Amino acid sequence: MAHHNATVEVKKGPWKAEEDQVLINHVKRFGPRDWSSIRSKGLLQRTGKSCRLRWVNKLRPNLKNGVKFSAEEERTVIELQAEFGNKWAKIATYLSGRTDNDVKNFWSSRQKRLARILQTSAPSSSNSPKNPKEAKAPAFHEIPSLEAPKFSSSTEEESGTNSQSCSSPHISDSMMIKMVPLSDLGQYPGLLTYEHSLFQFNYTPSDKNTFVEPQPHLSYPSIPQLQQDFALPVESQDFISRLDHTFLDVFELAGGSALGTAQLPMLPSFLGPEIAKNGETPCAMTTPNSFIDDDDFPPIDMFDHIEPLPSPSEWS
DNA sequence: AAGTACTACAACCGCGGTATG
DNA sequence: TCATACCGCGGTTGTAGTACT
Repeated sequence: MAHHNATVEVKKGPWKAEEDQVLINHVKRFGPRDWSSIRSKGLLQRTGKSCRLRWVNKLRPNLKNGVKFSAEEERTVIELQAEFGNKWAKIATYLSGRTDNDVKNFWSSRQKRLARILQTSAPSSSNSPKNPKEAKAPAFHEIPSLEAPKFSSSTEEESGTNSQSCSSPHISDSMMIKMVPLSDLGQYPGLLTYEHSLFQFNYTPSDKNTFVEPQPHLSYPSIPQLQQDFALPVESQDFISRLDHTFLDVFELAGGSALGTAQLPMLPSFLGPEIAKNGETPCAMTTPNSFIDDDDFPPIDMFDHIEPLPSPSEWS
């Protein structure tokens, strides 16, 4: 084992095109291995570690460099993160052209955005809004963890909070957030979308111990099915209303002052009343600008091939 | 137009696992 | 078997570009 180059200065920072070329040539000759030999041979002043990282994250063929995560990729990440936790390398194997760093950065950005939204939705004691729409009710005591629900263990997944037996006191006063496909919007009265990723908020007032029956949602043939539920406190109605304004810009608050006491008006206004009535899938829709700002967001039927999950009664 | 805030992403660091002498 | 080097992963940081005020 080597030995070496303690005296040779190690170069750090952004890579130059010449360095990239040296690295590419090395990989062409020897394959993506022996990273440390690049430095020991004096080809580059980079550590083997740095060389490997550069290759894996930027120089490797077929990378989707500069391409934003599609809605489908986003959903895949969300589901896999819920299953595997922060196993970015593992998650990346499900996404062609994406590296663990890509996935990690994407998730991190997403979490920060969520955190910001939740934070701004939390009431600040001093600056209470004049607008009744913003006048939130009860204190937002408990901002839900931005960590994905820890459903990584099957036992946990199968028990309690995640099943349709929603009698758990932990969540009985909460909203359930569930991923649903965009094309299923019309089937969900009281639906709140989170851009291309859709969360279904089933709000249950605290005087009830019943939950809105969970709706069927996504199925990934190659990915173990997951439930994306996590609990939000009832106080999160404010969060919802803020989400409405700051995040989606597409919902309207019905009833205005009812916030905090009554059912949340979560049906996106652009869906129109007919959809709420007959449950038709909307076929034309503006793209909310939040999570993914793609102008070329995939068509609305992009999820059509996805089979719905078994009905809640079939959940184990 | 300038300053500030935010976002995306490239790269580094530390740690644990593995390979090898 | 042990010590050391390497490799890969996840967490974190730095920064350039963009949006907002």
